[in-house]
Amino acid sequence: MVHPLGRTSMGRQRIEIRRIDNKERRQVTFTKRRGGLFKKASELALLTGASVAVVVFSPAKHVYAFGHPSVDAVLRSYASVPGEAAAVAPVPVHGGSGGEDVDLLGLRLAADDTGAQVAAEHARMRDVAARIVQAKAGRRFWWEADVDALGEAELLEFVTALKKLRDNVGRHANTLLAPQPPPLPLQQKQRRRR
Amino acid sequence: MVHPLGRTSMGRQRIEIRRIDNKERRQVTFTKRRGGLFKKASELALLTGASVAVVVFSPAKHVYAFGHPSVDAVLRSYASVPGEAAAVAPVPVHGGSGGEDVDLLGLRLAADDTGAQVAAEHARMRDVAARIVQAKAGRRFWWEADVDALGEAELLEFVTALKKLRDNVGRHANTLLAPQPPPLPLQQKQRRRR
DNA sequence: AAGGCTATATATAAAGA
DNA sequence: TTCTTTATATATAGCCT
Repeated sequence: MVHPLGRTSMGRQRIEIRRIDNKERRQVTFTKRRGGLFKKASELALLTGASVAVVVFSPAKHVYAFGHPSVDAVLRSYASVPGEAAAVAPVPVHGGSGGEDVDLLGLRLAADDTGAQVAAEHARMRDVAARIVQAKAGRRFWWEADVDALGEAELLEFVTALKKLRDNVGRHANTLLAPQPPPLPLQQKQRRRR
Repeated sequence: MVHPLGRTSMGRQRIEIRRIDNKERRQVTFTKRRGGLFKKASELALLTGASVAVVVFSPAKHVYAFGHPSVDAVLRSYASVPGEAAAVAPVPVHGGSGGEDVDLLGLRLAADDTGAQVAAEHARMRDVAARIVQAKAGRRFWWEADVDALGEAELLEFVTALKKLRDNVGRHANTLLAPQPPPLPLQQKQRRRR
């Protein structure tokens, strides 16, 4: 309804882009802006045909994600990008010594899209052994290999590599997310229109 | 300068949210909106303390990413989220039979953050063997295990699991990104202010 | 914690430099 | 192509319900 006199609202106010102190208002802003972000992501994909993936952890550590054509498809592609793959895998150690207590080793399926030029790619990865060696020496994509083609020996090498990886991960308590398996809200948003 | 008479611009026009046909316009829109999307993501993170990761592949398949505190940190967390991890790993096959030709097996380092309640977590994953079995039977996180603790036997089991994974991936030529190692533009955007 | 509402801050489609 | 300039479409902060 209409208000006979005077402004009925102060309208949108300008705010500083820095942490909102008030907890509830921070939550409200989170919800509103998360929606807006997903909408923008969706529009970008639709308008330009771009692939987009957005992953958000709320202040309460709940997960929200949007992706076109899908979050996983985009992240898989991302993982297969040279520079990025390297960035994700080797995780530099800043602590030091080694792994005394048991830590998880998280592995994640990444690339291998059966695209048109996969055939061409095949050539350069024909020799798995060479690949592993090359990989151990260098940095990226060493973990790519045709497991079937590996013999017991290479297989061991492979596992060794995995262990090494585990060690490298070691301790970097900088991350934000604390593992919370049981009560997981999780909500995959996959589409939005107007 | 000013235009003596009449509108000097038609101003922003309303557009339908569907693929822009004109190639150059599409490119311009992509650039503008990508910037906007990253800015929004940045503000969301700053205002609410949320963790955000945005990965975008341009129509030309160039990669652009934004993340707070970092793309990798967020994606690692994402990978460790039960529901999501499962979604990424098992990739349902729609084709059918098996894997006759060689495909890559992409593995990706994922979780294990040394958070505060890791200790509590430790309990439930004390017995690695049990974990593997349990995993093989069920669906998610079967690939999590302390490699060091595995004996030859379990080790083989582990690899078998990996092969299975490879098979599951099999054929799903739906992805968008065609592998293009050499000429990769890549640009990590990590910050934005105004 | 979710939805409206209003008034305003922002994002951007077009066109020009 | 990439950066301005307009003029207008959208996103949202503060308030209410």
